[in-house]
Amino acid sequence: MTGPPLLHVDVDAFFVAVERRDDPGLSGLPLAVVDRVVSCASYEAREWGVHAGMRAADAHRACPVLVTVPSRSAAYERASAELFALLRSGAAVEAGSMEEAFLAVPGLSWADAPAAADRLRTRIAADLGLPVSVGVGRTKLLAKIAGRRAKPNGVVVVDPAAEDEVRRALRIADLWGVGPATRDRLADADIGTVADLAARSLAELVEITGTAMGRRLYRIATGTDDATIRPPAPRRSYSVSRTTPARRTPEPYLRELATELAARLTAGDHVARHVQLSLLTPDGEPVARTRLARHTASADALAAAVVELARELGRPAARRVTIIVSDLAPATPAQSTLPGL
DNA sequence: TCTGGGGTCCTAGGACCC
DNA sequence: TCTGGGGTCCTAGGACCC
Repeated sequence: MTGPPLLHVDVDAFFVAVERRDDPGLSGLPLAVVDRVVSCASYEAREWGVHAGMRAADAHRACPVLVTVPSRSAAYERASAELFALLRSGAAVEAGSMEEAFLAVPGLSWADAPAAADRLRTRIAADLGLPVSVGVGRTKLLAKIAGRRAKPNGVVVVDPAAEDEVRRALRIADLWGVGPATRDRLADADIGTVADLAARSLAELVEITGTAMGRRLYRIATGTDDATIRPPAPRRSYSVSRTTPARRTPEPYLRELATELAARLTAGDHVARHVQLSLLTPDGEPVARTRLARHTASADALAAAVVELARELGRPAARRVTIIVSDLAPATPAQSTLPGL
């Protein structure tokens, strides 16, 4: 009972690809898109050790010939919209991120999958000018792992006949959704690969990693992990997060951030009821306080709530400030017009 | 491992209700 | 008032992703 092939499409070095499409003079150069740190490095730059998250100064030190351009989020949003419009024209699509998607192509057979994946790759390059890699597998995990192996600019298929062997050989560190904390717990139990996982019972995995994670790992081990393409989920929150140079949380600064969030809420036609203020103390300790109130997108109301939360926390010095608004509702709810009224 | 910024989801404990 | 059990909601914090 082999399921149909799923495709995983991922743009290679997405921000860099968009910059090069808009300015071909940047092609072939070691290039980095820089926000406050490196947010995307070209493959040429990666060979010098430049990677996402690196401070710009460190990146230049690692690669003296590095070319940097500032981040242009609006351009990436547009490119993402173009990509998804193309993908949705021929498949059921689940977004993984703005540059990455899982696809189920109606009627696609395993025999045809490699050629179809390559045609898709070629078409995205021709129509959108974006280099992508495509992975094919029976589950989302397998398709994603195939896609990673296809980078850059290639196609890799995990054939169902070879699937068990591929899966069992996967290291825990390769698994999507398993980070350092879970990896350490598993390592303590002498579990380093999927084959090791498969030697354990569901109860043991739940004992080691908790209910939800244990169940996920068990499904991966038994090849019964997620193969469903889901419709887009509605947004659940907006957040703004800023490292504070002064290591303080003065009220005007909090009001500024709240105003920024309010503008985004309004642009998204949302109101929020839940406000959370999180601070990272100079020691790196996270502290948070939340408040439930009436739905709002008002900058004044959000600012007042955030300032009040900071007061409750005792206005500690902070290395980093994060404000999250959630519990969203539409700003302009559809009128429930009752017949006859 | 952290660096930065924007997200999602899970867990554990307490409050409260039946 | 306490005993027991179960459910839901809320809060703080953890883990993970790109």
